[in-house]
Amino acid sequence: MVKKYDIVVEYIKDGIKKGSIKYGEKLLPERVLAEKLHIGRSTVREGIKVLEIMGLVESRRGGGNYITNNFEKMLYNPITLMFSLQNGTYNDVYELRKMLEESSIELCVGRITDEEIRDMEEVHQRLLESTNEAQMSLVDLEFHSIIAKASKNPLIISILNSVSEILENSVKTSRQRVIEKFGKKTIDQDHQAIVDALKERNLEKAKKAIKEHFDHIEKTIN
Amino acid sequence: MVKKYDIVVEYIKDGIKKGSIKYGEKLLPERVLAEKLHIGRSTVREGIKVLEIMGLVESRRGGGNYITNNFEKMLYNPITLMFSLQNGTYNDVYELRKMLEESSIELCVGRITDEEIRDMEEVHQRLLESTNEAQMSLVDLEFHSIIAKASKNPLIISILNSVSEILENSVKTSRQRVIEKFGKKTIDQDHQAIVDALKERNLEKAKKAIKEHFDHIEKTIN
DNA sequence: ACTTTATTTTGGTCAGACCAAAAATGGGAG
DNA sequence: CTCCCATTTTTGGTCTGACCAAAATAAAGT
Repeated sequence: MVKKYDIVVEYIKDGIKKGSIKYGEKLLPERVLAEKLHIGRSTVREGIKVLEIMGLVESRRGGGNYITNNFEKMLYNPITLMFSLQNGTYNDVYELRKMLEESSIELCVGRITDEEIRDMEEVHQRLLESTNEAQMSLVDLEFHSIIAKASKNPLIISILNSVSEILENSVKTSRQRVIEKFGKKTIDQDHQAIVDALKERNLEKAKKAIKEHFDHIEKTIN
Repeated sequence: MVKKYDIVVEYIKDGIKKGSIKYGEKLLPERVLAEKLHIGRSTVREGIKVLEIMGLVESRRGGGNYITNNFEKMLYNPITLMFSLQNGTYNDVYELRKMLEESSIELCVGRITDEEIRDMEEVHQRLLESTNEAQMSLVDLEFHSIIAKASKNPLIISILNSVSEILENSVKTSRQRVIEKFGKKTIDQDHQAIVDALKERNLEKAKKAIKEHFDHIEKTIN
């Protein structure tokens, strides 16, 4: 059955596609939109709700509805939901992250920019120098986030970011375990190897480096 | 800000987690739910809308709201939306599919059941014997869907299925191109190699087989 | 017992109202 | 004139009650 709120959804999606509605822009007020599209305000709200869930609209009470392109949220919510409903385990998420990261490193080698390499080095440096282990896991995540970004594939970036957020605590403890078992030096060396390989744009070296990194993580689990 | 419809969302999610609400079951009518949760019907509807978008609830006019676990839809919608808004290209989706499939074959080797191998052989046989090329691309998709399923990772299965659906037309034409350039025999041999490798549970062989399959596809693009 | 026809239930949509947060306005102090 | 604060207006959030249409259920007729 054709639902009436699709009028709103299509109206907005079309507007974005055609360029008449730009990201960050304020949408027409619900009451105005209702009149313009010849539908009730509640129907307009349903349509906007759909877009909000998808991460395409942000509602501010009293402030209006705004177009955003929150692609993170777009994938984060469903993945989290699947996870929270016990149909996925931490291991499932970890597997996905590992395979995406191991694969995306291949894309990175050919696509990473000099600036991104500088970013990686800067983050890496912070990891080397810091003593506050509590905050380091977040920086560690940042390191991996740059790898995702360097793949230049928006889908992969979004999925990896969502997955990382779910695994945030898990990453924290696994980093801790690697440090306990192998020492902080091991993680630092792993990261160094990844940076070096990407710097040289050396595919085989990069693949090997990231594989070893994951190996270290997994060895602490068994 | 805490939105009121979260009451409904949490109520349902909790019910599922605790087992008091089972998949396929009918939800309480909106009017009843409103009274029970001490909120207005419109708010109940907003909450149910959220769950519907996520693919957790299915509404039937006059029939009631039902709990489903449509995890496909859960990922398919956002991925499709990202794609349709031009922030993703076909190539992005293809890259994701390729890397997930190449990686998941590694999981398959250790997890595929004898029954799934039989399924693959059966589908493969259909591909061998058929002459109606028009329908073969669908069977081809089915072949790859079994690989995803055999990974036993629900996240990967969902993502791959969503991605396949988006690429459906693309798969059709790429299959056609491979046939034109290399002959149908090549595809059949590729599939045969994959089946054989999985049958032997031979990791290296399986990885090589799937890589070659993708190589053939990509060679028709250049 | 079965089919057909009313009746009831239930989601879909609309309209109007009120609340609360945010934004726009206006007026006064410096 | 500028800046700050109180006031008003705009705008999303929620509630209530109403009506429609599809589906499910009950009733009636054969």
